[in-house]
Amino acid sequence: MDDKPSSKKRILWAAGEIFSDTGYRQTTIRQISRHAGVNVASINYYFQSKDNLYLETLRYWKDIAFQKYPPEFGASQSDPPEIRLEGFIRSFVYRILDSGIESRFGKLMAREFTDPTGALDAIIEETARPMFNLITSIIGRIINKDPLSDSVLYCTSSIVGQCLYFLYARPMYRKMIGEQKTKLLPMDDIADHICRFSLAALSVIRKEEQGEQA
Amino acid sequence: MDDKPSSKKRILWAAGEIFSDTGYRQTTIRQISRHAGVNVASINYYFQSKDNLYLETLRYWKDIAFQKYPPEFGASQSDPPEIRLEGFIRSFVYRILDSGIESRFGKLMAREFTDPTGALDAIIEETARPMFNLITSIIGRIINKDPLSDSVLYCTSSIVGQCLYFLYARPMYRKMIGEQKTKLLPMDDIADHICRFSLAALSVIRKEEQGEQA
DNA sequence: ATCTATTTTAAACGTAAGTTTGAATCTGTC
DNA sequence: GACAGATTCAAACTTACGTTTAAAATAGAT
Repeated sequence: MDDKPSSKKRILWAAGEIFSDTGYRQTTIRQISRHAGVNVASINYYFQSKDNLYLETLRYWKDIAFQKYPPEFGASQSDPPEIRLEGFIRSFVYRILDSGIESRFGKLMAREFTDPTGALDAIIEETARPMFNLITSIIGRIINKDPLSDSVLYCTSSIVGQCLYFLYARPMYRKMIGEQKTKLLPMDDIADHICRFSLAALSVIRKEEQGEQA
Repeated sequence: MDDKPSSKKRILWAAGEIFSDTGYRQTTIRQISRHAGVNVASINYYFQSKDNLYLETLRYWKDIAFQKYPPEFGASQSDPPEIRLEGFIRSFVYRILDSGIESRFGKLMAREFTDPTGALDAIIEETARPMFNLITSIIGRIINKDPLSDSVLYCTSSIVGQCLYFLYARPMYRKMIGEQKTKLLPMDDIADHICRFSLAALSVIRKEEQGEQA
């Protein structure tokens, strides 16, 4: 009795996999329906439109991602900001690079970054805004500057940019390094590196900026 | 006598603008033909297919980009690696963020990164490979490691990731900061920041790794 | 068992895309 | 000025997509 999941759920799973692999525009609802083992019309029956299916898919997989990888990876407000930054980076990287289903939301959001669908300002706002506020406040603490200052803004971009890049670069990386090294960089090592690289930079910048102010 | 440029050239200009703005898949040849003031069929007449037009467009705009921004922004092999890295970063950033036509190739390549068309392994190879070899050799010098070592690879990703991100993040950035600050971050400041951030990190990493080896 | 509401299905619809066609127009040459 | 080749054009062709339709199948309740 392996109670097959409901059609609606099967669609959400197929959509999660295919949307996150190939992006909103390149996936067709026929692909999804085939993969889910349902009729094409079922998708419109349950989700009205492709747009709406995409939105519901994002909502569905967001919870799964954040359940496994909370915003600061276990750290909390009472920890020193360097530890919190490390938690942020680790969760962010894992949420994108995890080889399991937990990275589906991260991959969807990463695509939304470089190629926005626009159809879902709502969930972007719900998700990206709090992350942005969190990371700027942590970095503000570390370099001792206002979270909205340009310095903090630049450093935020440097750090988030690194995290996303390790996902974006994968196809190119495969081409550059060649097939012999088939194994991908392990995500723990990637997170370690980004933490090390960024904390080194931040500590130098903190000193420099304090020198300026004195 | 304002000698209107040839149809072929007008198509390449329209294609450069529209492809780099909206990407290969989202632009239609009807858009391009309208913008170039030629008939739709002309595009197939001169370029056989959309695929091929895209390829020719990349080739055409590549020269323009590299003419203005050479690989090391004026620096050369005889300069210290820190200066060369700064040159690399500056050219890379300007080639992507320039507000004029010189950024068209950079924008096309940036898209190719996150959403490869695959139709042009050739030009990727021609362009990305030499850049990759250049940047890894420079960073190898700076942290005193083999250009193919993991350490160098990680640092390369960190730096290239930062550069690309300032382009990718623009739509999101606009949403986060809001419309009031309509002015984009100036690309000189961005390049300055990435250099400072990265050189700070690299110098710390160099020390650490040398400590390990001792 | 029958009736009703829900779900599933095959087929068709409408639109937009890349491409092709074949005639019309333009350009240069003898 | 007539011819040949190159270029331009409106229109049609083909394919793929998201969506809709209306009938068939299923499930649940009385």
